[in-house]
Amino acid sequence: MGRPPCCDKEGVKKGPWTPEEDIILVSYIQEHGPGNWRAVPTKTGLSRCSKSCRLRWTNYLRPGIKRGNFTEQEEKMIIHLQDLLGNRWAAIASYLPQRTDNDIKNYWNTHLKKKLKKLQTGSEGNLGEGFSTSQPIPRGQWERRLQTDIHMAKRALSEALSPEKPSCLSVSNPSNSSFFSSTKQTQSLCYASSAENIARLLKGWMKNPPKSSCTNSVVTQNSFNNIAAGGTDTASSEGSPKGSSAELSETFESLFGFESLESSTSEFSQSLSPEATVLQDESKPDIGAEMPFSLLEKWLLDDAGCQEKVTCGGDPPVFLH
DNA sequence: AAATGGTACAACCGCCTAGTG
DNA sequence: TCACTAGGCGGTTGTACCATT
Repeated sequence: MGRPPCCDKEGVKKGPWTPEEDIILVSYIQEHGPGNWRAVPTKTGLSRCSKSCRLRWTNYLRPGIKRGNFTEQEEKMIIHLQDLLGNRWAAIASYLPQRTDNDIKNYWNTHLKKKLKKLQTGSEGNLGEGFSTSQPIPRGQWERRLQTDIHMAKRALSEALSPEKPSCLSVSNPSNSSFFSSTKQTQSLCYASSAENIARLLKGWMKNPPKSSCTNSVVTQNSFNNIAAGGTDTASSEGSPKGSSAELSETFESLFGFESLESSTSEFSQSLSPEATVLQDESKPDIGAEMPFSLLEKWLLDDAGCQEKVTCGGDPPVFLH
């Protein structure tokens, strides 16, 4: 017999991920590491398909991911690799460790394809120095370069894995397979990096909060409760805790000591609840550098402990107990 | 200012392969 | 060996945003 089904299609949430969901996912992976995606939705209480969780992690939450603004060098690299490998985006992405296959694919489809088409029809020939489409670099040459790349990557990996040089290679090279098998300290750094990804997302979130954010945060509140209690309850869609997105963002910012978040986020600090303010004071010292998610866990547990106090702008809070 | 069309990107869908019982 | 699933991958879609009319 095979394994049980991945996830029942009913009750699975679709669409954009909320920062709260991201936090839940990252905190879970911080504890258990990536993999066993099938267990993630049940263990976290996320109403997401395991595939969706994996995709979210690999494409957006994983540490070391660079987003937007492809450099000219990256562009050239993608074009040449696409010429060499075809639409094997995962393979291409392996040469651009900071980029995801999805990102590269999107960039190709939206930018580069048109660019190349334009150049081909316009018979201009060049996109810039060393960047020709009408006269692509000979395959042999590229294969040699690829082999050199592989050799360098291997060397970097062996250096990084040697005990004399304990370093969080994974931050600069998330594709490293030893990513989650390193020390706890290393993990902390990695997840701090992951938290930066979330910080960026939160920033965008606060600029453009979706209309459904209240509902989403409700799910999260319950999910947090589940995590704090170590339970496996499924998330409920009832209840409506107030403004948790903003408060959550602020709390998260304070937890990790994000400096990347700009002043736009500071306005939320004034609306912090007493609990959150206390938390902020507690967590300010040496946060971000070490064990940021331990603090998160503490916060989650505290949150579970004081949840009875939570009110929701007139609506009675609903808790899963 | 409103309508329309184009663009960019996040997420989903479906297929394939390797692994498991 | 077979049946079945998880995970990975590439293609496609949905939608928010932006520019133009």
